Amino acid sequence: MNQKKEVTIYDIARELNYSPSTISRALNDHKSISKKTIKVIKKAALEMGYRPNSLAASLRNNRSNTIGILISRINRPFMSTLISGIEETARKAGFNVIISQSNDSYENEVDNSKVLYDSRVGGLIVSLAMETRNIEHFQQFRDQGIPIVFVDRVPKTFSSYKVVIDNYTAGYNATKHLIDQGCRRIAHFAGAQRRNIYEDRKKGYLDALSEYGLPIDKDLIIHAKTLSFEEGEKATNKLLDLPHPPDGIFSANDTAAVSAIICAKKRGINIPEDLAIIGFNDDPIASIVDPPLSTVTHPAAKMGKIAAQRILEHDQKNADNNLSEVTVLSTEIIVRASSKRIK
Amino acid sequence: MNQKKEVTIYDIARELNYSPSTISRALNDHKSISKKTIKVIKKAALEMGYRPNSLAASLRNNRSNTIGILISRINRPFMSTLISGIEETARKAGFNVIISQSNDSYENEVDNSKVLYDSRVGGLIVSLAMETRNIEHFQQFRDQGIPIVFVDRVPKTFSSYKVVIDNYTAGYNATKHLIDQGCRRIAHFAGAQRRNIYEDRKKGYLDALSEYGLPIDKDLIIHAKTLSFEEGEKATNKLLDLPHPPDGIFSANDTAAVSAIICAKKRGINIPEDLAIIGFNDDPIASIVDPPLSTVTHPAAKMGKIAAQRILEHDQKNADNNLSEVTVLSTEIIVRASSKRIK
DNA sequence: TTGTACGCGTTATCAC
DNA sequence: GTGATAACGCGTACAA
Repeated sequence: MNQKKEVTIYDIARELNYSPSTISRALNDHKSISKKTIKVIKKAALEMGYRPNSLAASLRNNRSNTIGILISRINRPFMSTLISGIEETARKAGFNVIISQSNDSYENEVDNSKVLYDSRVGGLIVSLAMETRNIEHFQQFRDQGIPIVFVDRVPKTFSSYKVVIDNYTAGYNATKHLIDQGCRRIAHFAGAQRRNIYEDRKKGYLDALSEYGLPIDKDLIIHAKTLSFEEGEKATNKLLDLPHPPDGIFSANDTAAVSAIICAKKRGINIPEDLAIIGFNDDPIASIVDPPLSTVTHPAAKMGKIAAQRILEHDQKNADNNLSEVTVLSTEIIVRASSKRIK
Repeated sequence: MNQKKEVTIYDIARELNYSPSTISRALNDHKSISKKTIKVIKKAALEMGYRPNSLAASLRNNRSNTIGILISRINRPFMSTLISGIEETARKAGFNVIISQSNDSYENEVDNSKVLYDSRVGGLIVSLAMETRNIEHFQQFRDQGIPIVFVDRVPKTFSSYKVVIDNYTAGYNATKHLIDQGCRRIAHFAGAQRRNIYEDRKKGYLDALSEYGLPIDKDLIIHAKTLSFEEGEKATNKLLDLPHPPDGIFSANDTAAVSAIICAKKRGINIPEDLAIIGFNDDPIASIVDPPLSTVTHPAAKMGKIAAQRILEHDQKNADNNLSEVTVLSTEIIVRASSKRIK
């Protein structure tokens, strides 16, 4: 435990016969310090092995160069890519990124938001837990002028920054694509309707059917809790056991869509001839499964980048914290063999 | 910008006619404060909307409840699961987790290590960048008694905590498995030999061949930089173009192994009859590809949990920071259809 | 251009 | 069981 004593600006001040404030200013490139002095001081700092203490600076400034992330789970392709985008953008600006996962539990989300607040994060990026209804726990950040960016799974009522995709249009287009391929009985794997993303995708699906004069059959709409592989398998079996099974499936995520492909294949169903399938997210598994899965892009890295930028900009704009600024990104359908009937 | 004033222990002290020290002690359940006083103070703190400032506490204590993570990339199945394991364990103990990715660049790794140091992390968890040779940038942490845990991609010489799998045995067993299936010309997709994990896997491969009296053919060993999908494809084509193509491939990761399956299938090769394939990591794509890929487990979540525990324990043990403590986890072969020749 | 002095919010030490 | 005081390292208003 023989820790070397840390070098502070006081040590440099003593060494160079300057005052600590001059050192502080020089290290921060303050305009009132001469270029020459700055050079001398920075050189000495380097030689003496000085390392700034961000903790002290943050305390003093009452804001830290840290972005807190509050998401459901890290180890999902969309989420880890989102985080990656946030981290890259934040780091370039000298910001740290603290992550926390709620595992889709409301309680965890509240607890984690407290810890992040206590760490005095300079901004917060959130994708809501499946369970979350009440969003009062974010008020504390707003009270302190700490910017919040909701990404993907956003609340309907809380005014703040939001970065989303156009889930309605995506759902509409995915369904329309299946219709274009000749599907007439299209099923939908829907996610928890509490979250906007799944609700909007379903709306798009319903409207596309209506628009093309196709009946809406409740038996063909399966609500899944998490759209897991197992749920997808179960749903597929249920659909295929129907007297009139569907000839197309639009799944609100790729995991369930892939399980549908595998499950249907096992039962001897030809894809896409008997059953065309399209997913959502463009996860890596989508292009690996056989036949490759058609899907809808979900620009995770871009969303992460924008979310981080919102927070970085917020300082400069010294913006009003009560306005809602929503960024809507567009998505694209990727047509692969799982739905390509017409060559 | 009308930020509410934050409530501090001074405010509570004034309100209750106690001294700030008593408030501080009460909030930390100090033994010398009566149960009753603690209760009163905590109640008041809650009512007044007090939130502790971890920044101030960390500054004062000269150590923060934060674990820094330094890895190559977040959005890989192994890495995101590793982080998830770290985060869960850390959070239970009240620790935050800061992430930073090097993108396998040495320069980024050095820069990030500095930023994490400046943030006065209480511990560091590292998986080395591909490029990294020199590891001097970790010395600063050791000098300050800050524990470092290297995970998976570890340095050979730096003494500290390490959490790894037995890559040699895994490589040996994977190769032996192919031999058991009747393979006699087994190729190997090897990763960058600078990193222990790939070096050891290759050694296991070589020793298994030798042990079973199989010749080592340099044409069958392909060194890839990143073992990407594209590299795997290229390598597979190269192998299949040989006068005597291999009848088995042991790939040091799943990505390249999956690309081998897809590429070989395209060329009309039967898997596993003509070509048996085994990968490494048990990524989600491994069970999705057709035929499903045999592979070697990589206990990411467990490794993350152990790594975090090492750091959490370190405080209590107030251990010497110069000893090396290596945890080696075992792995298992998962046999799937891509290599199962013998029923 | 540089120095002085104070405070950010907390906790540890010492005293009572 | 509780209070007074200093200190963690830094940044800035004010003074020079």
